[in-house]
Amino acid sequence: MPDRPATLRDVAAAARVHPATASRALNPETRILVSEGTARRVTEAAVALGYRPNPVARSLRTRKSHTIGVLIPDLNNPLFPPIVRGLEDRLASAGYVVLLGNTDGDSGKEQIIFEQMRARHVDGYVLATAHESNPVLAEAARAELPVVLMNRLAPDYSFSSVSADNEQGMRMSVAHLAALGHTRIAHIAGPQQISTGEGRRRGFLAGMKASGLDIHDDLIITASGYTVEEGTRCCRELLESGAGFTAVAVANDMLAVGCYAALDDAGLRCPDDLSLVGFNDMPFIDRLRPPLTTVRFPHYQLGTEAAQLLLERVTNRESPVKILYLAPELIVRGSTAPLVQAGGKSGQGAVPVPLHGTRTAGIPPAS
Amino acid sequence: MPDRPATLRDVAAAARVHPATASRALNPETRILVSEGTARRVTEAAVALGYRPNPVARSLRTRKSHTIGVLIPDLNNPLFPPIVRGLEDRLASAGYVVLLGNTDGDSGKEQIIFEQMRARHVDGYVLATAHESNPVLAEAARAELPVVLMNRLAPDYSFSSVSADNEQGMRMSVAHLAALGHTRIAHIAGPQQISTGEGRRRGFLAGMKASGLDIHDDLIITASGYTVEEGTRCCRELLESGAGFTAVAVANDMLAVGCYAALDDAGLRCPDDLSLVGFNDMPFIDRLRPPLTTVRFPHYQLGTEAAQLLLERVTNRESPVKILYLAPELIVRGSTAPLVQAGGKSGQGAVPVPLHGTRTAGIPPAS
DNA sequence: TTGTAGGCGTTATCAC
DNA sequence: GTGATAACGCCTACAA
Repeated sequence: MPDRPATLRDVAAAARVHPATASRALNPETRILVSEGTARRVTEAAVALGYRPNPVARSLRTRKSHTIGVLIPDLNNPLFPPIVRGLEDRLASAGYVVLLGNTDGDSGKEQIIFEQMRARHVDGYVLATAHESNPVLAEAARAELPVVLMNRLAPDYSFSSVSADNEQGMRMSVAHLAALGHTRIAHIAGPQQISTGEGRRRGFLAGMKASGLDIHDDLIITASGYTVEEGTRCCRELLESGAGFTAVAVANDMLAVGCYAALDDAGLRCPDDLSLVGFNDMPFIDRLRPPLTTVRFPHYQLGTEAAQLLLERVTNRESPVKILYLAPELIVRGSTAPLVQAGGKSGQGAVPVPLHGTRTAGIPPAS
Repeated sequence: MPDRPATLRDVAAAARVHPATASRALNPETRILVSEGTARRVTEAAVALGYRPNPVARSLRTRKSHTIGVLIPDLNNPLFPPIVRGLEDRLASAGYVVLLGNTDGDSGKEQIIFEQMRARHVDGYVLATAHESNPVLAEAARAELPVVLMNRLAPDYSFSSVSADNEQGMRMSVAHLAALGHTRIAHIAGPQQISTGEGRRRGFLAGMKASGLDIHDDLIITASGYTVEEGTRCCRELLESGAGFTAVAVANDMLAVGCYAALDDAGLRCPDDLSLVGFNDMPFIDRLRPPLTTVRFPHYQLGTEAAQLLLERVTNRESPVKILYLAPELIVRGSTAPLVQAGGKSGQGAVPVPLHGTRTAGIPPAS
């Protein structure tokens, strides 16, 4: 066992063949070109020497790095770890490896990372960054790089993408609240420059219409980002506006967490005074009090599917562009309750005893 | 602008020098070898052509990939995202890139990933996997690969490592509870094969001794993993044992979350009936009711420091092995309260009004 | 079926 | 200071 790892030459020498023959014997694609006997001799020699092909040399030769660049805003956002794992698991099974880049929503940073990945010859990209009119997209399109978009569409280009069906998810959220008897339902919308925010808003409007409920513009408020703080602000403004409402369909779990804080401050209780539905079913959201009713978003699967789509494009440039939507699922927990005192069950088991069950949330303006 | 990215030859041709000279001019380390004038000509040509050195070719030649392998158990564990970001941020600033591998605590998987990274010629490893007597460590030591351990020590080998001071953190936890007047303090310990579990247990014992409190063996229970379920089980067993106690120093936030559930089931309230201190200060733990008092663990910094240590080893094989401990910090929130009704403040502001402030938790055995 | 030769893009080591 | 040459390890026309 030499210190230096065995190379193809070593294997060839051991098997008494030319390196080229050894190469063919070891490569599944070309093994048919070589005779049974030598193929076996080479394979055995390779095993004996503990031969590992050098991926760097191979990359240089084949111009493929077996590496995929993944751009996300921030790994600390709890939505992303499962997505990244999905990507890695699926890609690893195909011999690819992930290069992860956090853009922090900074498009300058995004471009730098993109270029660095490009310099490293990544074979394709998964883009989960949410900026519209992205120069990275333009460049990727120009250079015909394999790209899969996550959770966003880029109508101007022809990229494969995989998203959860945001619109449908929010319709489910509204339908659930309507079924509980709520009629005055508010919506805390996500940023409208982000496709998830926009889609969920559309879903809210569609859901209200489908349930035959009136849409009040003053019951829709838009957060500037998916943060706890924005959730608190929006919820507080909604409450202070004096517009009466008994439920809120929130565009995101983080925002919903912020709502909890605002309700605390206002001395209101969920779900007694106000029903709340989130979106994402992020980890530990079921550990809050009350556990949040929310729309589950299949994060891990989003990753595996994105990986699959990308692999298709990477291995065959001519494979068709696909737009994939994954269905969300409503998870009913303790943050939603029927509007009226009597009957009904919140998925939680025990029926909450409303303190002010019939009261409409919202502090009327002093008058 | 040709379709093919500019190569060093192109730059050399444009600058009318030999490729070797162009290489020297462009490499900061060797620029001094080349005359001022040509250096500038080459640089300008490089800029004009948009030249990007090909890292694959460079790797092949220099046998350095500027790539670091990072092995963690599971990215979904909320402790790891900030650590990984710390690693990536620091490494990126030095031109390195992270290859992430999730072992899921499976040492077979760990070894496979390790080998694959090795085949890709990573320049070093950050190992955050917690298995004792790890074959990967043995191999890394044998081959003298640069390695930094996170949150664990390997006494048998000479590796740099960075950890939070688990013992000190748990001493702080106990001291806090003792200061609140608690004397019968239980400990839910982490797995003792993992260095964090063991260190925190030692810290608990040391802390009790330092506060002059008696240690009761039946008030120490060991979880088989850092999971919510194990937390629930341990807490329940503690309660059912009938051993009286008024506070628990828990080895991990996940376990503490499980304790919340067990308390719910038993109809007990935190902190009124039982004070609880966690460990880690994981994201959103401050959003639980009550917000968890816990020992903060500087995750992000753990990542940056590990990266720093590794870079030192990678760039200079002779640099000394360092064992680094980062100090934890106690974050007082609402899950701890003074034992007696009167006075005292839980960092939360409002003094909780104990329902059964003096009652000792634990259901006495029917007798 | 196997061997030959050349090159992927870069840098280390010579010589000039 | 700069140029020439070779080599990192592998793959693939092409020739035999």
